[in-house]
Amino acid sequence: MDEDRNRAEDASGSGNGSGSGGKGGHMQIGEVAARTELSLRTIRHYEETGLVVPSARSRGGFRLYTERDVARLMVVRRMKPLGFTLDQMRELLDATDRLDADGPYDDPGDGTTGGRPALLALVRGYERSAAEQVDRLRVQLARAEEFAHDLRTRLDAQAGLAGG
Amino acid sequence: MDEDRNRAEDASGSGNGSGSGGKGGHMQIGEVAARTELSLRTIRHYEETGLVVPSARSRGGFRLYTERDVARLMVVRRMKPLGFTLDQMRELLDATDRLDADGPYDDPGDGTTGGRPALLALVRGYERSAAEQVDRLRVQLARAEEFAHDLRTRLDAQAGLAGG
DNA sequence: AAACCCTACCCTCACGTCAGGGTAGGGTTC
DNA sequence: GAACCCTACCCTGACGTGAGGGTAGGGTTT
Repeated sequence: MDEDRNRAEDASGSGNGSGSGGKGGHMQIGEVAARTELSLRTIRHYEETGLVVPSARSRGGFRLYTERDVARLMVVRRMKPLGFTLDQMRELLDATDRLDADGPYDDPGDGTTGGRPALLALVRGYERSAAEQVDRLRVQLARAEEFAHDLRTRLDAQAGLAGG
Repeated sequence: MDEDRNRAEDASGSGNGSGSGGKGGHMQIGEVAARTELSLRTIRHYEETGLVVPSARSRGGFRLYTERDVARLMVVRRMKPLGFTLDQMRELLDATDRLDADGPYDDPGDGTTGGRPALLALVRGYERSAAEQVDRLRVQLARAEEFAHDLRTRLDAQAGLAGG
């Protein structure tokens, strides 16, 4: 019922002796949530959209995540503030995965996503818009600071009126 | 049809000699959009939620904004990155408006929102969470920069492989 | 008549929240 | 030692929300 109330906070999976199978293999969603600081709902949502799909499921259907999965989630967490959609993140993650996997070898390509040049172009595009978004974030931060400062100043003035 | 396509960019209202009635009085939404860099839809949405209601309407129903309205929109634009809801912004704006309006005089209060002390407490609360949100923004910016940097580094590595 | 505006409505995205049910693993009772 | 229970954790829908975007169809201003 109210289990999702105790979201990432409580769900560290260290309650009883179970430990969900040991860190070496895979962990279940609660531990992942604790480590990534993402909510259970968010992590499940990322699976729904195909962004981060757990490497395995238990017989009972529990999501089982590997360290790689967690790493991917961490990447997503970093990307989030850049304002990409989940679909875009998926595209980018898949592209970099393939680049890393194929490594220095010549990419045979499977016809579905284009070869190395196409992947590189795609990633470069994302790099550009990432840089732009960082700039925008900086502007927003500046505006926010400006606002916070204004607010403080006004409060001080009002306090002065009240105190004097 | 595609009127919202030419959002803030095109709708500067300075095309013909009209100027929508002279800047001294009030301007209509297109000019406001141009000046605030907010979309028409956004400005209308702010009215729907009671956040920034235009001071007047033309006989035909056009929204007419004053400089004060525009100033209020600018404040909203600054607050946006802090992640407040529109309702919260409205509450805060109304509170500061009242504080400014009542100025140094003793506030008689109208019983609906509490007197000066209540208003001040409210604004102080917002100031605190504004400061917190600024911190969060900084964290996000840091993460985003980290990500952008990673991406660049990876791309360089890939380019090296391709070029070598 | 061109440029601008209006309302009303539906759409999107990234989750939050609610409701009901299943699993994992251990303890208790007979 | 089998049946039962307990707690903590997990699951799948389905609906709600916040902040707008977009479109349709029509009115207004100049």
